[in-house]
Amino acid sequence: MQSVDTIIEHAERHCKSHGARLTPKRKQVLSGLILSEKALSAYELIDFCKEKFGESIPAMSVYRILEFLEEERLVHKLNLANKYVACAHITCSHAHEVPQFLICNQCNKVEEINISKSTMDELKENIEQAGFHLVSPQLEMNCICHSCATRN
Amino acid sequence: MQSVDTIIEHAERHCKSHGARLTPKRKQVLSGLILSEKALSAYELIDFCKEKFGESIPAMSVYRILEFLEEERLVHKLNLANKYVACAHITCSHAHEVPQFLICNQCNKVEEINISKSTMDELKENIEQAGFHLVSPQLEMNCICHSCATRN
DNA sequence: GCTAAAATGATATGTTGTAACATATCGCCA
DNA sequence: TGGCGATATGTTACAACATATCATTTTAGC
Repeated sequence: MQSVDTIIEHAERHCKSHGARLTPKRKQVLSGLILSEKALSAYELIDFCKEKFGESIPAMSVYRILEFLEEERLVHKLNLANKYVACAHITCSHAHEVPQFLICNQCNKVEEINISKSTMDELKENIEQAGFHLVSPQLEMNCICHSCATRN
Repeated sequence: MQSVDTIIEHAERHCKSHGARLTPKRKQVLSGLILSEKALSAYELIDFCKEKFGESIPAMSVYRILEFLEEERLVHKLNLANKYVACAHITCSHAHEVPQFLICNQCNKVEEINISKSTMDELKENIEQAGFHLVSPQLEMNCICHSCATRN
């Protein structure tokens, strides 16, 4: 696990490279999400930041900041859970395949893995046959992680 | 497209076969969802039933009824959209594969198709390798349907 | 018909997210 | 360097989705 500072530094360089600004608030929100090491709802993230940094950010601001971070591909929104998670690949520079998110129902830990091209091609073929076209090529699956599964 | 009555009749037989009751309210909610031919939120379903049957069902009841219908596998909840849709296979009796839902972002039309076992096995293998275990083997994908795609 | 269980109703509230408008901050260039 | 437009953040109100809790009605079985 890399340090938060390293990740933030990468994120800042990434933003600067095309004229976007990773302001202090935005850094704080992103740091919170990285530190939490799991998926948080916007309101959980507010509480986490309040506790961790002692500063209360209004809900509206958090939503706006999350939107910015999503556009910068530093954060992903998990629509299944209505939660947000830091991108697992902020410090890599390579282009990514279709992301697949495994969300633990119990502890909200998230694993971000990649679907192989062949599997994705099969899915896409199914979809086109049904007369639909894929818009958001992101898969989210309800799972239980190993540690939660063995704990119970 | 089969008639609603036929589908409801199947649903009723299915419930009776193991002692569950498809009450008039439950029939009404299921009928509404079938008639609408698309995914509806609980509140949209309330409005639809009010308009179609002239009877207003409280939100709480609709949620309870939807929960019952889900347990009976007559209705699916689409977590991506926070909407509910009638199962496309109420009148078939065969066991079903993993359902895959294609949701049109624009008109909320839903196509329920099946993932082939081989594709699903590939996904499951990825998941187990990441130390997670699949809980809800249902895939939901954000799509756009053919008619919405050509309309614009 | 009586009773326990199941279903439904009513009310309040929790949770997620956005609209609309006000204020503050930043970056540029005259 | 100071003012102006653009960007970012704050504030308030509210919409949409969902559940908790307790009251009432309906049903099935004796």
